[in-house]
Amino acid sequence: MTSGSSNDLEGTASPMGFAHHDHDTCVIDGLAAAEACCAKESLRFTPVRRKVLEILLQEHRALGAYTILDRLRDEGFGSQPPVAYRALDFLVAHGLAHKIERLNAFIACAHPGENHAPAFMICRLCDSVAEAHSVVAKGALGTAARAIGFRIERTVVEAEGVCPTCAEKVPDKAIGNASV
Amino acid sequence: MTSGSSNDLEGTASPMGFAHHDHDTCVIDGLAAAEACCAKESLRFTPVRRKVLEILLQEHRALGAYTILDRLRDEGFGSQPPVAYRALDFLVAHGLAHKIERLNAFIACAHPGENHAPAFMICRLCDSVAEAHSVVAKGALGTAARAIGFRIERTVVEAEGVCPTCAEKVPDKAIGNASV
DNA sequence: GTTCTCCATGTGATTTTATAACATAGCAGT
DNA sequence: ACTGCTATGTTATAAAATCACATGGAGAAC
Repeated sequence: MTSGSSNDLEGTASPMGFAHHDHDTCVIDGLAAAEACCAKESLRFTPVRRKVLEILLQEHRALGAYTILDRLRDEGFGSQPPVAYRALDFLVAHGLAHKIERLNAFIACAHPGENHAPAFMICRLCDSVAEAHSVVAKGALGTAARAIGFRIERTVVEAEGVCPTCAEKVPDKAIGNASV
Repeated sequence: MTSGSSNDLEGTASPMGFAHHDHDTCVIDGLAAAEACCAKESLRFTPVRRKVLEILLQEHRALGAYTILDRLRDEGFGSQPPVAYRALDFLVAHGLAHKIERLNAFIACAHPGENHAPAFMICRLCDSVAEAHSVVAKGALGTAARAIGFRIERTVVEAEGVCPTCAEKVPDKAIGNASV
């Protein structure tokens, strides 16, 4: 990810979370993609799972399992933690949603169906999250991993900071800076 | 995998966790570096903080806060969660330790004093963790972030997989593959 | 169509991880 | 010694995740 391949992200990674877009479309498309994906792999896209994905799609933010659980209860589904966790596990396992480890929270996948290693930008002020493709395996970490024979199976790549929208609203001082 | 059980892989410079090395030195050096670092910045490297760092240095694994807490109790320190969390917060804040978000656990920093954005390789079989430098901010994610005006303040980069030592012990089939 | 099996869901209880809130104690500067 | 700041100790509670077991529903086998 260092030098050479630096625009692997740019084309696809329209920063959904921070950009203006038609949100209804975004939910509908997401559900449709999930349905297609499940049909293709003979997975059961049940009501709870569908509802959880819908809840996630309604935001470009990560939601905690208990927030989701509250909304499930409002919709008449079971109200115990396993209900939410099981649906989330399913969605995550099949690439329809991702867990943001830094937040212990979940977000709908922005590129369902594509086999990808996601990377995220998390705004600490407004909590919005944008998904991009990561190419860690090709970057410095991948190089180090190959050099010593470590076999990478999954990656967690999360950048925390301030999104462009919030950066505008807040005096520079309040933002601090960090250039990692 | 406590102090003794490192593997005999050839050490490239960075991936400490999987490389063969003199472990005592590693603890002593770590504490010395921390001391130097705290002295330089006028920070108080108190007994609890020192002990927690020592506990972490004794392993190249991430330890949960409650595991650390148990050991603190054995050493006669306070035994309530805040005791461990406060020491850990201090160490993390000053770059002497890192939190592995994927595991909700903590590990001693392998490059204390250097201002760095750490990246980790986590073996899911033996739980050992190696630290490398990450350059996310300069890589593809950094490029994308700059392109849209997202200001990265902190990064989480964690690769989960199988370390070289475990890969040797386990039939390939059981390992699976992933090439992210 | 009935039965069987598998998987999904519902529910109660528990475990693990983390913080809030407040009291006590130690050091640093005056 | 007084004062202000930081660190520690302790009780209690919140937040996140899992366990264990009962119920139910869809599809395959008969």
